[in-house]
Amino acid sequence: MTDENQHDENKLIAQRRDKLDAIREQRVAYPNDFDRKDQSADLVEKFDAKEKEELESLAQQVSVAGRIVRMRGPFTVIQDGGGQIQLYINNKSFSPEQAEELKALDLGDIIGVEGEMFKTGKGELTVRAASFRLLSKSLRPLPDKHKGLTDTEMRYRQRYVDLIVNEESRKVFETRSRIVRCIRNYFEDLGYMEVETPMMQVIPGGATARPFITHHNALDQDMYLRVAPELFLKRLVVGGFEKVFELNRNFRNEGLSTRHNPEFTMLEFYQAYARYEDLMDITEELFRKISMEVSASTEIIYQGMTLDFSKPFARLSVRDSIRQYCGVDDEAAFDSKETVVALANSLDVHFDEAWPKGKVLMEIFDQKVEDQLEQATFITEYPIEVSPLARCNEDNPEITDRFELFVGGRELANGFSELNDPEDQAERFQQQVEQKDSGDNEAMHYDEDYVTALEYGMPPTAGEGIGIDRLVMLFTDSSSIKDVLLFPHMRPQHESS
RNA sequence: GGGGCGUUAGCUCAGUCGGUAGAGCAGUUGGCUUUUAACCAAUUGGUCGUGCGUUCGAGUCGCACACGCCCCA
Repeated sequence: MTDENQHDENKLIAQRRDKLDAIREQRVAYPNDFDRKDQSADLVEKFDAKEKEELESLAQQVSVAGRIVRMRGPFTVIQDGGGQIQLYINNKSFSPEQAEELKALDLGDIIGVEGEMFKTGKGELTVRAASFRLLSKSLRPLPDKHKGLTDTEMRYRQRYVDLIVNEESRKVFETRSRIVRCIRNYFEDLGYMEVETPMMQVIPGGATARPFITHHNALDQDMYLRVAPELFLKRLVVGGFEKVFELNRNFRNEGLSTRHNPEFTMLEFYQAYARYEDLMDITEELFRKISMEVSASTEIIYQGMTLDFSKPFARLSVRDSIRQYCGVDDEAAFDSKETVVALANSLDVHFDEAWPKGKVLMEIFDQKVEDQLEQATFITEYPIEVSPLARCNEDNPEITDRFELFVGGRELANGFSELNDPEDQAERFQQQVEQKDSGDNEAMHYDEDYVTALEYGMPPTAGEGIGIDRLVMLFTDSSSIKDVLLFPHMRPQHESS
């Protein structure tokens, strides 16, 4: 690998390596003693508004450091953590040796500069370099200075390069960080406690999804990467932590797409003595807060759609949403499996005849309604067949006290009043095991300890999960999950031979 | 899993009907030195994703594969 790389190395890299060799002969090539005192963003904030003459009279001494991103004759622009600032480095004001070093600087090098603030004839805030030092030689040329790095594959595989040259990309991840902080603050303000529960589990549970399997050598035991933290968080509610949340990674062994990465981030929160309706209120408020944080408005634009979070979100049952969005007038269409199957056929929905009524109903929703739910909409009254952990509705045993939130045609949240009846839970696990035995590798395992926990008594509780990656996609107007993951999963580029 | 599109210099992209590979930026050399996609002159740089095939001749046509993007399931 190393040998091959050295042979493959192109001329541009070889030239820079020669420059580095020359530096090594004279001094420490990667010094660590430059005292950076100022950052570009602070300097712009403090001095950009000042007039040329005023700034000159201040004779403000600064020391800045960063990566060279532009060179225009004696003008060099460096980029640091918060922005960019122009330097004026005139080779005529340095010794011949230093002038040579200056000439050897390349785009991408990281330098430190000390000097005085001033404004150029064109009014650009600039540091007049009294001294400069190369702090870290860049051996690889940067992408085109105007077009940046546009190749999506390289942007994902070499995110560090993307982040150097594409400001929009940096902004997406800064926004992501702000959203996550906003969520943490919100739940802490509501009196929630943040917790961490196992990611490596002996019995994976909490969602119908295929897990990754790994192995613990010392215990000689297979373990699973979690598909959800749900069952552990509810154990904590049993233990007396009445408001808990976890914001962390889940792992699901399924295909990749613009909406799926094998590892993804999920917020789950549980509150004792709450109902699913309470969670809908909490969720609405959270979306407004995030929207204000990100765009200083309750309105955002996602893929051309203007989404407004200011008004109360629409709340519709699965049935009513199908009636409304598919133009179904006949109430009797939902009465029995036969009528629902007929409805699916009439709407040209593909499904499996063996499925129970509720699953066919949800297939109609998935194929015909979901895409159309642009403005934030809570869908309620989910069939029991597709909700193995949700509390059954007291008035209608076919449905559960559950909702999902859709925004921009996509599912963003799933919440429900929790099933806390241990005997009911045991039966539902048993059904999942039967499905697993008959070949469904997404079905849940039987978690005996979880049933035991419920047997100690879990207070009436409501819980919800929100997919953070999709949420960030929404608020950063990103069409692919890979755009909001710093290091999305990619297939290996080359076959190892 | 199926279909479509893409892969050419470090980056961004052209490449006509099959006839020995082009530009801009970056780089190199020199000039200029309060510029703004800085400018002027000269100049280097290619496994055309990989493999097989058709052909006198393939970046270009065909087949297979790899990776990516989009759509569908």
